[in-house]
Amino acid sequence: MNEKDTLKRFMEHKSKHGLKSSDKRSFIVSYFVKADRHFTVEELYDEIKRSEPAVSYSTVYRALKLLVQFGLATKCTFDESAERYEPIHKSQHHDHLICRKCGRIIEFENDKIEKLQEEVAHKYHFHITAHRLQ
Amino acid sequence: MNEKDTLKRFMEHKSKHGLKSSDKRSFIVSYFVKADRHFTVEELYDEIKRSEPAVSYSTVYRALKLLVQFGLATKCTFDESAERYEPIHKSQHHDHLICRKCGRIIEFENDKIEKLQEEVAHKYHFHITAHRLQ
DNA sequence: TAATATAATGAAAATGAATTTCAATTTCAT
DNA sequence: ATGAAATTGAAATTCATTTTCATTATATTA
Repeated sequence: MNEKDTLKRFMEHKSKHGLKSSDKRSFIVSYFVKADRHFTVEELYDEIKRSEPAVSYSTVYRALKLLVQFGLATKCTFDESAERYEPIHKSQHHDHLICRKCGRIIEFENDKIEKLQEEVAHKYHFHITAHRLQ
Repeated sequence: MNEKDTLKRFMEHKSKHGLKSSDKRSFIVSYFVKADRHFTVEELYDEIKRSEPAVSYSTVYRALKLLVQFGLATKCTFDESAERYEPIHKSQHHDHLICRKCGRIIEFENDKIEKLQEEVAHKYHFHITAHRLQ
């Protein structure tokens, strides 16, 4: 999984849902997908605005919402003050360390933890469809 | 840690902050702390309302906010649709399994996962002050 | 006990993020 | 080129949460 794949999958979903192309949306989506960051809507809007001034908040919201609907981005509630979004390319499973002082976000993967999670889920007859470890 | 301890700690924080007593707040706090559930504000309000009709939404909000401030309750974002609150008695550390179909919430503890979390944190020079595994 | 100060309360207003509306514009299959 | 349908921006709306403010309750002190 990489940026290209994610963009390709966006296009596929787009056609499947009968959506039309749009320069603004494309710009937003590719900017978001390419950036290696966890954006708030506002941050993304502000950055987009610099190179593509004629873009509205609504459109940024709509683009992010589509990405989430298509399973190409996830919404992360790191702290109650701000919802952030991250593209899902790179890896299917990763967890986050969030610094309370500076807000820095580290992504990590740990197979042992994953495995233990599965064991716990199995013990309670759950099937994991999504998880979050912060 | 049990309900009694949590209530006692609430009283301590109350005095420390120069707050006065209030029947309504006491009722809300003890109802919340005694119940073995993850409440939304609305659910808590509705239940309280049955036995204590002269209680307003604001007061329920304010009571929950104090509990969180005092470290006696935590806000859990299980799914984006509803914020839930849980009292922290019982155990310091526990994680959640949330059923996507029926909303049932299972609490579990797993020492091995805790330990692995610590190891990951240490590796990145983080000190864990709070964590969430869902 | 009365007076005083300050916290708690409820109802209504305010806030703020997210969503929706709607008229105008753009896309795209024909 | 035409027309149906999607996209857009700006403004309006929604909805949970917070704040305001006048009133009431609590607690300390005279």
